[in-house]
Amino acid sequence: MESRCENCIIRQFNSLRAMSKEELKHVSDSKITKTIKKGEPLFEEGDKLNGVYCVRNGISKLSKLSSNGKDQIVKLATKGEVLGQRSVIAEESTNLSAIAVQDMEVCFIPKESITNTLQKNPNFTLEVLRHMAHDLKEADDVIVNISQKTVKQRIAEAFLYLKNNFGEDEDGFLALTLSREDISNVVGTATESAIRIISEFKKKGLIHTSGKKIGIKDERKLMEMVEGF
Amino acid sequence: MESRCENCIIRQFNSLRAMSKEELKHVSDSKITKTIKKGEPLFEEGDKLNGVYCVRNGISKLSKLSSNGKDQIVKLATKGEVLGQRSVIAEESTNLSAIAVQDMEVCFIPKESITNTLQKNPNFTLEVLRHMAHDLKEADDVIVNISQKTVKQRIAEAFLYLKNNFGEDEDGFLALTLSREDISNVVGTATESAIRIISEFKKKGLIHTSGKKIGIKDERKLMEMVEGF
DNA sequence: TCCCAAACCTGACAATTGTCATAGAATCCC
DNA sequence: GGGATTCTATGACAATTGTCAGGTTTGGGA
Repeated sequence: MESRCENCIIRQFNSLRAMSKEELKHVSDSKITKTIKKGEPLFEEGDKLNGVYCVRNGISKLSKLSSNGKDQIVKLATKGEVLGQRSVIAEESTNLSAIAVQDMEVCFIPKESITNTLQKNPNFTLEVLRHMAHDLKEADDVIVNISQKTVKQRIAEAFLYLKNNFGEDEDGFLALTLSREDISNVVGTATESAIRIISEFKKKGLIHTSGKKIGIKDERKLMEMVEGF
Repeated sequence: MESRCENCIIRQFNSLRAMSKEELKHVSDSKITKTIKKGEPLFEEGDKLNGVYCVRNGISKLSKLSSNGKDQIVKLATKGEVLGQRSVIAEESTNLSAIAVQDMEVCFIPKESITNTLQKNPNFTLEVLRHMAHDLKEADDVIVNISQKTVKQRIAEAFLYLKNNFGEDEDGFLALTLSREDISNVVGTATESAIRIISEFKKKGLIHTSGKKIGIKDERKLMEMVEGF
C-alpha cells in the first residue's frame, strides 16, 4: 500500500508543508517510494538530479570527495529532510554524495513538481529559502569549528551532536552508530587519530563503548572540552 | 546627488534585478547610502539587522569569532553582493561580522522592502534562493578544503582565489591587499604559520612581495601545489 | 560453523602546525 | 618628524596530527 503525501507526517518537518492541496496531490501522484540499504547511495557527487529525495526513515551522510582521496562528511540528514534541493534549484549537478548510513525509506519527487511550485507559490519558495538559510548558517559553523578547534574538541562535539540530534537507545548508547571511519570523516581527521582519541576518552571515563556503539558517560566534561578546558 | 537603484549597474549582479519597477522604486526611496572606512564594521556577529547591505564599492570580510578568540573569515564580499540577507530571511540575528577591508560604499535597504517583495514576487524569491544555493555550495567547498588540505595548499589556493576574484593591479600585485593576519584567518591558521609559508613561497619564486602587497609569479606551480604535488 | 574481509586498535615515527619570545619595519597620529 | 603602536618576520621549541606498519577483533556470507 502506497501512502499519500497529504497524510505523511514527515511533511510537517519540511518545506512541503507550504504546498497547496493541489500541489501536494501532484507531488504525491508523481513520487516514487524507494528503499535504500545501508551503504548504498541515493546519488553521487556530480550526478545530475532530476528530482529531490524526501527522507521518511533512516539516515544519510552527505559527503564530498577531496583531492587527497578522503571523504568529508558535510551533513547527516534524517527523517523529514529533503535532499538534492540545492542542485535542483541551482540547476547544477550535485556537489555532494548521499549515502545511507542506515537502511532508508525515501520518496523521490521529480523536479518538475518542485520547480513548478517554486515559480508559482511564493510561500513555498520562501519556506525553502528559510531552510537553505538555516543550512548555510550551519555550514558557517562547521567551517569555524573545523578550522579553529582541535581534533579532540571536534570529536567531543560530534558525540554531543549525535546525542542531541539522533538520541540514545535504551542502553544509553548513541542511536546513530557510525564507523570509526565515518566519525573521522565528519570531524575531518585521519581514522587512526579518531580511534586514538576515542580510546583516550574511554580511559578518561567520558564515554563507554561496546563494539562500534558509543555511549556518553560524562556529558559535562565533554562540553567543557569543546569549549577548550 | 543621490543615485537611484533603477539606474544602478550593480543591481545587474544580484537578485535585485528580479524586482519589478515599482518594487525597485520603493527600495530606492527607502535606501540609505553609507560610506564605511577600512576596518570599520557594517555589522557585527549577534546584531539584529533591520535591513540588508548592497555593496557598491570596496570589499568586506565576513567572519565569525571562535571560542579560542580567533576570527575565521568565511567569505570576502565585493561589488554587487548583498550582505545580511541570510539573517533577514531567517529572522535571526546575524551569525557573522562584516568588516570593511577596503573603504566601501554600500546601500542600506530596510528589511521591509525585502520581505514584502519576498512574499509577493516569486521571481525575486527564486533568484535569492538561487544565490543562496550557490553560497551553500561554496561553503561546502570551503569545509572540504579546510579539513583536507594542508595550510600550504590552502594559502596557495587563497592567492589564486584572490587573483581570480579581485584581479591584479598594473604592477602585477593582487588588487586586494590583505594583512597577514587576515590571510591566516581566511585559511584558518596561525599568523606566524602564514607568514612563514609566504616567506617560503617567496624563496621558491612562486610569489613576490612589496610591503603587504603580494604578486603571483608562478601560477602553474601554485596550482600544482593546491592539487597536492 | 567457520572463514575471510573489513573494521578496529596500537606503536613508532615523521611531518605539520601552533606557541612564545624577540626583533626589525612600517604606519599612524599628534 | 618623531614616538608609539601595529604589523611583519624569524628562531626555538612543543604539541598535535598524520603515516606506515603491524596486530586483533568483528561480522557477514558460503
